[in-house]
Amino acid sequence: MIPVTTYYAELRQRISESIMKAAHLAGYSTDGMDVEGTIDFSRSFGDISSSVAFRIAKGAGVGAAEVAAKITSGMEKVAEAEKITPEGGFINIHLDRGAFAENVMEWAAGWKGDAGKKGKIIVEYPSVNPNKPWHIGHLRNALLGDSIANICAFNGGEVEREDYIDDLGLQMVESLWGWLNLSSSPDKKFDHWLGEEYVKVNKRIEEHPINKELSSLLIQMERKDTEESKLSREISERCIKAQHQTAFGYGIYHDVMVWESDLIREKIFEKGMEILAEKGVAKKEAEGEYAGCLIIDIEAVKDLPKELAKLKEGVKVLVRSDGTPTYVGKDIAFHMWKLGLLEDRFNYREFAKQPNGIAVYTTSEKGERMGFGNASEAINIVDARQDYPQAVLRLALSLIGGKELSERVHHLSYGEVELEGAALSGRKGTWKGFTADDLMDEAVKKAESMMSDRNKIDEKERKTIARKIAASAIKFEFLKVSPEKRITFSWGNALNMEGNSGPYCQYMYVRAVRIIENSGGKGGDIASASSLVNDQEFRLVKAISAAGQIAQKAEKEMRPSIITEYLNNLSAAFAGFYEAAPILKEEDAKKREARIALVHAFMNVSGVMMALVGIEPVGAM
RNA sequence: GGGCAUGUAGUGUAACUUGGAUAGCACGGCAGCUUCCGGAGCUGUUGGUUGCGGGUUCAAAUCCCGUCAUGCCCGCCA
Repeated sequence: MIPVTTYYAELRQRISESIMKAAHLAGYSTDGMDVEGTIDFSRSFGDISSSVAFRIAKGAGVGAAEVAAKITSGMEKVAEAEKITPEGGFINIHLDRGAFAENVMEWAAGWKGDAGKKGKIIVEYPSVNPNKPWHIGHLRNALLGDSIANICAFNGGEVEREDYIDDLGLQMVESLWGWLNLSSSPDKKFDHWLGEEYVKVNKRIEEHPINKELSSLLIQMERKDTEESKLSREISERCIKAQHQTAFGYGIYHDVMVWESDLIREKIFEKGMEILAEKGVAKKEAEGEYAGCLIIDIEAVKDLPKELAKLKEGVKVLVRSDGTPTYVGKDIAFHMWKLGLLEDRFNYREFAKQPNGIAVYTTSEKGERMGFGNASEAINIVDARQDYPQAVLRLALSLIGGKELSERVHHLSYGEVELEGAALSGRKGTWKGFTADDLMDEAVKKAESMMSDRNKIDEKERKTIARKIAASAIKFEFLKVSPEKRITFSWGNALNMEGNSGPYCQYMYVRAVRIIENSGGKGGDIASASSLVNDQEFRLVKAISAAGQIAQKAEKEMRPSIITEYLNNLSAAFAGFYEAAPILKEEDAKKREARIALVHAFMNVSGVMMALVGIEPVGAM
């Protein structure tokens, strides 16, 4: 039996049992049918309906209307059902609104999610190279990752938020070359400056190729204990400090940063490759095109996923013939570490104290053992262009430990953010004007200009609120689109603060806060909830009742858009509720108390849901 | 060449995984609503052959086949 954590789920289960009993009594079989899955809110036929009669009818060779009628007449009483009627083959349940409201309110008042019931989950995001500022594409990644981490934690996971720092390879050496050979010095936020230098280097390379220079510099940079490697680490760390200012401004935090150079230095990569070789998953080629390489022979694998079938020569290189690791090789070793297949040999030191009060640690040459990694599951927020290497990664894991192992790694693939058809390119610098910082600046400006002058708040508080509103607008806008869809960026959409938006949800929350404030602190009375029966009250109660399912579904499907969609519906239901009937001015004491309690319930559920997509409620706006 | 993803009112999207009744929401357009708990709001209205063509089914935006369009991926790059 699936654990029932919400009242609405429990109600559906009771309805389902009642239907099944009645079906059996009438001589129908429901074997293998997901009866509960056919039961949900109905828009205009009763309140809750089931289509199970159609399925039963098919097996029994009779009409659905007849089946529905027989089941309906034989159903045991469901406490909250006022009446149950068959209509056109559907079984429609008309709720006793008062009884339903009582149950929902009792549940909603204490809803807090599930603490610590599951294993450790590592969520990796956004893993931006340490030589440029976050642009709006990186931001989408970070927002998805942050939200998924929140959702997993809310549902009981022990979440570790990780950032992978790719400080080796071509990109980094180009930036290092620029540092050593271009004359300009930092005159703005360091990540922005470094990103622009990187663009200059690339322009230069197009005009005067410097391949030889770069490859000898690369060797020095990737060798440990050289001046070049130390300098590159210094530059990277400085860039990350600047990127962190961006992240913190959006309320995005991490627990640990894992550096690629440390993965190599601590021989975690080497150890991983050894294990692959021992298990026969990877082999060193003696001759032919891949002589000297460590490869995975994918052609030999049975049940190959379709997308991997066309791999060149059926081979994936993990270590090149010159002994250097490939990206895929490193990623496989990294995930072996994540899942506890490799000892945690990293040293860690505190990198920064984050504004949320939690320190973010970094792998480091000098430091202490800490015990990161070793998770039961890993969720990777990686864009759709990397579907292929992510599939190779899972394939490699399945070769090591079978399906059970590979299924512990999940890829949340998301579509690119583009600018009217053009891609955002770090190399070409098309990100200029479209950084996460630019976006926040514009959003804060707009939020400030919209703020009411009704509130007596000082300039500092005003700024804080504007930042929260700005962040909420941006987050909601990025998260409300399904991850797999590409986004064509537009300022108008990104700064949306009306209608289906973050600030709309915040605004409804503010209205609720104000009502509670004006109520003189009286808490409302859940015991009066049975009076919540008018259309608007019922609509809000129904919306609230769905919250538990929504939070679970969002995790299962790894889609924060499910939460934003819900928040919009919930907020609209609340808006309709307070527009339609007086709350504090209601004369009937029972109704008044019940409505105040409903406002509380809304605030609890809305507050929880906003937190899951990283939106902070404000007290005024 | 192969693979993956996307295609829904003027615009942006939800529902597709698990088929269910009248395709939901927002923006825009139009018409209203503030002596009353905050108008970033509310109410009404306008606008859809769900890319196209077949098939399966009592029932298709949803599943299957085909097709068109767009984007991405298929390296000893990351």
